[in-house]
Amino acid sequence: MARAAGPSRRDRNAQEKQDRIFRAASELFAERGYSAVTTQEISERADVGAGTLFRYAASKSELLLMVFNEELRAALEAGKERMTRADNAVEAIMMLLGPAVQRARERTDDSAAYQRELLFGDAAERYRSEGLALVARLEAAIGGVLTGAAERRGLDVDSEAIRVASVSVFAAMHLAIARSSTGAHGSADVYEDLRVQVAQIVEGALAILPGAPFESSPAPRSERGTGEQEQGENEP
Amino acid sequence: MARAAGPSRRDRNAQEKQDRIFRAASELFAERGYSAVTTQEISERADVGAGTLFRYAASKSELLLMVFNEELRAALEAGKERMTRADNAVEAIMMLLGPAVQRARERTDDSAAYQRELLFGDAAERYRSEGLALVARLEAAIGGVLTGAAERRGLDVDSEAIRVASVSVFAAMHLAIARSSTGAHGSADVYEDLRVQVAQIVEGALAILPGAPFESSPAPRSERGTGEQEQGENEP
DNA sequence: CCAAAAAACGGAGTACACTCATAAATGAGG
DNA sequence: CCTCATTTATGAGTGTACTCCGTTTTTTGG
Repeated sequence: MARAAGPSRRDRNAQEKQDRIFRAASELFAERGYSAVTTQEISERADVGAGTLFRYAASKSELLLMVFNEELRAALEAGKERMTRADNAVEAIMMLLGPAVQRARERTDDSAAYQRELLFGDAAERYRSEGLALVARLEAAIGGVLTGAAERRGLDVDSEAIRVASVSVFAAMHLAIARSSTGAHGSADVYEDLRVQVAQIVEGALAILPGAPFESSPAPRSERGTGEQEQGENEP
Repeated sequence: MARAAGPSRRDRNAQEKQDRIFRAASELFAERGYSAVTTQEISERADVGAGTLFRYAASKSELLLMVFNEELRAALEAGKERMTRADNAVEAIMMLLGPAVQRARERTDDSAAYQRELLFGDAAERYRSEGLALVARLEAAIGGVLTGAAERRGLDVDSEAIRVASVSVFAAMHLAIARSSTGAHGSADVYEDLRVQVAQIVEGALAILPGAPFESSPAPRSERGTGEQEQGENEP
């Protein structure tokens, strides 16, 4: 069997193992949950040595990131799809977040673990930065919605303000997912809250944009520079 | 030596050990950082057996929560103090968050770990719920500022909206701390961003309050109920 | 086709958080 | 003061994520 300059045997082997590992991890997490699965089990099901596993993912949590990045990627696509059917900014963002939020409702614990590893895991590991790139794309999409809304209202688009608001929206979603798993706080449907949070952030971002109708009384931005000094020093 | 119905010997012993453990953990975390310290070291410095440690804190992360709860408590007091000197809502909230944010800048990694454990740790463990209670107090304080601002603008105070906005503010702070440790995202001073985020959230919360000047064009809240169905089902 | 070099593999070994069976300490009752 | 019951302390033991180095496989070069 001739091979037309394709990937070498080594590469093919690596790819196969990669696939087996991905499948094994994905299945086991789905069956029993991230925390209840051992790396031994994953390596066994993937039919590789216990040590080999760690040549393909630097840690157990990287395996989770590897698997759930794909989920997030898919959810993001689906969200972008749906988004087009919304008729205002808040709805558009909710549509965008919808599929990801829905996944989180179905697989509470593992989704929370994913959020945890995504934001708190060892930086500079492959799958983590992949995941962060997805988050960046999500935020960019949110930013797009906000930009559109601003333009429709005839406001000057300040990309910084919009970027920052997008981060807030992600932060709210992140916390909603975290809370739904640990029952933190006084409960109250966290996902209903999320809609309100998004509405507030959207409204606030647009209200503050230069050229907004009017910046109601107490100026939200103080005049004195970018203000670094009033955060810190405990000793006078 | 007579003893006037005070705590029993047992209680005193327990209290002493508790103190020694707290001090040992606090010192070691400060010296070398949470992740580099082993529970062995802590139990040795506290002069208790390795097993005893876990009678006073259910896990290593509970030790972190135990120690940093006090930091947060102090920061919160300091923040409430400073807050009174602010002349608008955004400044007040930044003052309130200031000390906690400052601590996070000084001890990036451990603060991030604290946030992680606080939000993602095992629910129903003592120090975690203590920490969550502090967060609730922080959010209540933020809510107080917002209520004041709303009243000063002559708006009807919707406590739900205000509660939810307070959660957003905490979410933004939480993520700012998480990011500053892992260098996630494109960087850009996360704490400068935080000020803008707070301004946007405050403005948005007030803008949406019933009785607000006018709810600019695309209605932030859709009319059709509380909207659960448009988040979910992937299959039609 | 063979030999040497390089890369990938794998399982025994390690470190560390946490548990558990046993021992020590304390308090209550006589 | 002594005995017994109950609570608390302890460190050897356990499970598990991860590492390390000898072995095997693959590639390269002649």
